[in-house]
Amino acid sequence: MTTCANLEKLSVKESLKAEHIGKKVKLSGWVRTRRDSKAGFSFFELNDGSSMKSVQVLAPNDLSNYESELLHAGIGCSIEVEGEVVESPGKGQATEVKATCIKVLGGCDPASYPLQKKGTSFEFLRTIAHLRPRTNSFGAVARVRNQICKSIHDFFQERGFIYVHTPIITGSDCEGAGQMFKVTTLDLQKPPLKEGTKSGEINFEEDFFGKATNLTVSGQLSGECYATALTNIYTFGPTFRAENSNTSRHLAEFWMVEPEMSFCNLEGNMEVAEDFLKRIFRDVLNNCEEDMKFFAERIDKTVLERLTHIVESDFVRLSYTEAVDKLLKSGQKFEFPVEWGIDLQSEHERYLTEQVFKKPVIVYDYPRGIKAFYMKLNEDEKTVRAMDVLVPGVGEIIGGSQREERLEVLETRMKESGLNPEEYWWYLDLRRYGTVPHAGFGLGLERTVQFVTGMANIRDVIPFPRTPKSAEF
RNA sequence: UCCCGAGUAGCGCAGCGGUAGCGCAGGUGACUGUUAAUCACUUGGUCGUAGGUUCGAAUCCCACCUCGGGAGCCA
Repeated sequence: MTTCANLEKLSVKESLKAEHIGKKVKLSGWVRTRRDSKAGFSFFELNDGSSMKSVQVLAPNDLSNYESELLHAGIGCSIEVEGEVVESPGKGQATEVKATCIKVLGGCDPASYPLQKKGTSFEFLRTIAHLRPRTNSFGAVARVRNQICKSIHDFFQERGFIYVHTPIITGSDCEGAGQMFKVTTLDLQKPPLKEGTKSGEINFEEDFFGKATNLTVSGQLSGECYATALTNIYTFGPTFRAENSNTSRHLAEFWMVEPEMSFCNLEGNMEVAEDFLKRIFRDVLNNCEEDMKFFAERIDKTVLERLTHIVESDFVRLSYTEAVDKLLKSGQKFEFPVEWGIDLQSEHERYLTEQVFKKPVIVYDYPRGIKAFYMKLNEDEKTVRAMDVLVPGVGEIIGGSQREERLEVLETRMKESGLNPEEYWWYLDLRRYGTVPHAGFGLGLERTVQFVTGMANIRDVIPFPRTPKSAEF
């Protein structure tokens, strides 16, 4: 059993910096590869996730466990290294660590270990989601995702927004955003039935909460409650959609940021949305240089210029009516013909943002018939104060609106949408007591990570994706 | 959910009616301040599952399952 002395601990990221040359340090991590030299030593590539790059550890053959352990420690093994950071005589790195002691903490059988030195497909890596963070790609995605989350909090915190935790389990049977997952503790084999009903309806009064409950599809309605007291708030947490969507842009469980601002109209909403996205992109460019270089080289060549371009340019703003006009006059043939009143299809959105403007586009003032009940009705009574931010490659990344603050109009709109205003008594109270103009939007975290990294499939930007027929890990 | 496409060794793929192949990974050996190291030899597969056609099916037909691309729904 090898034991090492107690030295200052250094991350792999730090050990790569020339300023540490001459220091005696301790490192730990996982072996990426081992290369042996007959000249009397072996090289270990050691990675601990602190950076894309691994550090080269030089293991001389006079280490006591060299023959017995180190020559058998390859990809996947966890090791602890003590040694000196030295200038590297080899090409490809400024520093390396000359080991005085290497302890193998956990072995790894190379014959059965699924990861290889050579690249494997993302499809295969999805089947080993528990091990894929050990690859360069998923390490980079995790670090960039972390930076984006930090920027989200920084942006709002610096502006005095209050972070509000809205519930994950909700009693609203519809929040205006798609199919929901049911939450119940009832016995699914023989659920209690309502008395006197022939059809055998389930009696949710006997359920845990005494009513039917679901996983939230949006924190917006709860967020509005806090915004109409604390002025500016944001929610940031998981949301759930039980839609049978099988695409590279949809998840059943995903994270969403939803700011809500009182005393704010649609223009203010659009300004915040634009500043917000630019802040995230700027932070990633400044703080994740190494990872972004990797994405530019291996995943999507355009990723750096795309982000830089967006940070430096103004978003295009055009009304839905103008957008339809532009599409009609484009001469472009679409699978779905354009006509005022229809919802814009993916192909239309992408044509606008990718072909016409080549930068983010904010489309606003959509027809009332295709948007949610809570969006403020314009004076023309045909359109609502909704806005979508469209970006090249991903399409819709933000959806938001100024909210309807007039009680009567909101009630009418609810009924139009087939909702029962009585069930939303608490939401309507916000309009009964001290109502104010307010607005907000939702940003899908995973789509943002996709856009920033250029990763083609949304299943590869969340650690453990939940999609139809898939929840293994 | 709909329309395409694909499921052959641990991974990436070829074979497309006549007794299963390549590259990488793994193993052994050689060589080397190496860096996706290189060279030689080598282990490994009831060809997604279940039916059918045929003397004979990885190959043709049917169903199902899973995965991928696109669409719808949306973030």
